[in-house]
Amino acid sequence: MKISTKGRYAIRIMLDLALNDKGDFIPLKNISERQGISVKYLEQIVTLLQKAGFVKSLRGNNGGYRLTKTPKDYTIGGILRITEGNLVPVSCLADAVNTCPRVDKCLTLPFWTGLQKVIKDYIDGTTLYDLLKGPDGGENFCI
Amino acid sequence: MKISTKGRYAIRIMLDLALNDKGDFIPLKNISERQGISVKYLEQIVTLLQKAGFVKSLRGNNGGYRLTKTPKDYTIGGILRITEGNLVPVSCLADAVNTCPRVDKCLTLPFWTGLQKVIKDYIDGTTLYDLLKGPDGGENFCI
DNA sequence: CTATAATACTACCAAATTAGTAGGAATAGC
DNA sequence: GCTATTCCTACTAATTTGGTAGTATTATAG
Repeated sequence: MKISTKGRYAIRIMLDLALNDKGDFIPLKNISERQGISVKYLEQIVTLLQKAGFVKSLRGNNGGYRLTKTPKDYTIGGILRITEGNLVPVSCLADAVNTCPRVDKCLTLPFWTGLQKVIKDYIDGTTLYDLLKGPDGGENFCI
Repeated sequence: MKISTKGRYAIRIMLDLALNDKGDFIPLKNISERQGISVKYLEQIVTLLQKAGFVKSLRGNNGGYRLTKTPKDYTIGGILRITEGNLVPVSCLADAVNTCPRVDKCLTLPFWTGLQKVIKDYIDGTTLYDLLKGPDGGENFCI
């Protein structure tokens, strides 16, 4: 019942790209130094973000990565699902429900469905911008 | 971000013990047949429940397991924590927070704290009795 | 046009976790 | 003493996690 490092790092990459956005592309080397994550591992994660259209890349000298949208347009749930897959607490909620023969009389399914909902509501109700602001409302933050 | 089989089975064991409670001890063999889980694996899980004082056991012939409290007195969160450990989404919430040097300026920590809270509120706000009743209010259930 | 700095792609790997199985010892009731 | 049960200690195969490594490709600067 844990979020993996990939998920946590994906959020930090997105935050880093937002905080250091000066209009040009940001190389992984810089993110690596700031975040203390190896370039090679960042590569793996940012590739997923790119395939999802969350960031765009430029190869070669002065290349790097950049957000494709404004921070308010990314939900944390959206970011996490890229690395974590469907964020359901039990797998019978993931695939079509027909896989489990107990469905009709399953006493636990409603509980899991409810758990999934509170998680989904929370993570999809928080945007990258909310995180950037910080808990204090972000009086010394500017984007 | 999944609940393991141990956690799910722990809930089903507790439900089974509640549903089939006739005052005497229920052997794992019966639970195994009803739930389709091997006796050996049930053993492993029910031992944890017993060490937590959630069930009591009797060895030997006519032995088995029994709940120690009424279903309303078990929260699902309490049951899950026995097999899953602390149910926190990221480990920095588990140990004393001092382990992470980024705490002060960590932009993601408030998000994780909030996620932990919605999960905790939900799982600790649901009891075994709520599951027994079922989603329809349990008109044909009697305990 | 060449050197350099970056992404892109493919492969590999060690450690931890998950989901069990196996065998035998202890014990309670008949 | 027989039987049905819990109790205890190992063991293990498969999967997931958390990375590392090497090479190819590409864009820019000079």
